[in-house]
Amino acid sequence: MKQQKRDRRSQRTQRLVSAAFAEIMTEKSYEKILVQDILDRAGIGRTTFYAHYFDKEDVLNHIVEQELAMLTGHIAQAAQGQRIIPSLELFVHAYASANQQLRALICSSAGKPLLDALQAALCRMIEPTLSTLCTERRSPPIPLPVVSEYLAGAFLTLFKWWVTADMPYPPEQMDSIFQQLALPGVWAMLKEK
Amino acid sequence: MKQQKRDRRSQRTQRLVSAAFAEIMTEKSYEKILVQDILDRAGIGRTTFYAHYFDKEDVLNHIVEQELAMLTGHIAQAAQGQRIIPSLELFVHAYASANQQLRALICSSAGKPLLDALQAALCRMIEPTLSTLCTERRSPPIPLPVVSEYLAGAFLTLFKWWVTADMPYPPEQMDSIFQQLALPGVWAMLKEK
DNA sequence: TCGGTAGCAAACACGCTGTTCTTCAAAATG
DNA sequence: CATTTTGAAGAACAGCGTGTTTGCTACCGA
Repeated sequence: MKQQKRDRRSQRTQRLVSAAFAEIMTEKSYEKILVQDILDRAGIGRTTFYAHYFDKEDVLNHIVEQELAMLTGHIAQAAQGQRIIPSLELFVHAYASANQQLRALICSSAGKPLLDALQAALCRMIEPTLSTLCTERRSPPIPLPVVSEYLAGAFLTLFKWWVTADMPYPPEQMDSIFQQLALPGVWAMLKEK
Repeated sequence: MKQQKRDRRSQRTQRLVSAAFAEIMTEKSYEKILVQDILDRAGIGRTTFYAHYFDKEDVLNHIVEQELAMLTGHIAQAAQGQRIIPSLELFVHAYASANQQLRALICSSAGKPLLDALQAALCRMIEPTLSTLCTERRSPPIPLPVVSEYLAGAFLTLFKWWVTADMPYPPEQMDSIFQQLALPGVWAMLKEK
């Protein structure tokens, strides 16, 4: 339904709009962005815009989808099962791409959908791994969904802080910090009985 | 500046508006709430509303301030320095008050200001405690601001999940879970060296 | 050469906002 | 008890942003 408009039209306008939107988002908060701003910046007409998108929110969703796809893409590439959570890959990806778009998205309250989706994606990835680790030693003292939520959230907290603070440390160090802080609790839980 | 209107007018209207707003927020997302909705629900006139508030956002800020004051109030009551973070008090408070307002706020993207403020408040509380614990054993391997950010975020992640999931466990258990998962990493960091 | 496609500009109706003005009732004041 | 003062209601209004419609242009492929 929501895809119809986008899919069967030219790529050009989409690129222009995405670029313009990303640019504007680094300058003012999502709520204050007008459709007119996007038109001006992208250099396209009103009609064209509404031929591709339903409204401003549709553009945001588009961007979020893109960004999420990039992130989960990098997650998938990482050999699974090795570590519980592919934290290093995510830190590295963000560091390498260094796009302001991601930063603006994470800071703004409009980025909540992205962060929520990431959290959910991480949880979906963590829980099975955790589950197999656990059946070997049976009966977890803490419900597994809670543990995955914690792990995903702990990672995202550090990730958010790091991106917001303009990535003051290299990705390797951030990964190491995450491992040191967040994982001992999980190991301890798995060991006891 | 922003306070002028609110402070010098009657309390009655504020109560009506707050109640109406909290009610509506459990029914539709913040973005979709119209001023007219508030007027209808609160049973007040347009003129009266704008005599007290600048706009819809002003109401939201008002509510956020209230909620934040309640939470930080409960934090302050907790004897400080005992534990690094007064997690139990926060779980208990949320459980006892059981207000839908808090839940709606946390779920909606409009609640980001509240969560950010809470995160900041927790950090401000954690860092000094952490700092004293650390000078005794000198030179932390991980920058302390990062550690406080992690701790506050790890707590809030669990808190958010718990509230969103309608508080399926008693506060004591949640506190215990938090202690088991999030703290070992911090102790380990403090011990080494 | 001609249909189809993608675009622009202008104009528009609509919905919501925030303001203004007029009226009214209930307090406060003497 | 009469009279100011105050807070609020209602209606009307201008302003702005949205999303749609219309008419026109340009390009592209058969």
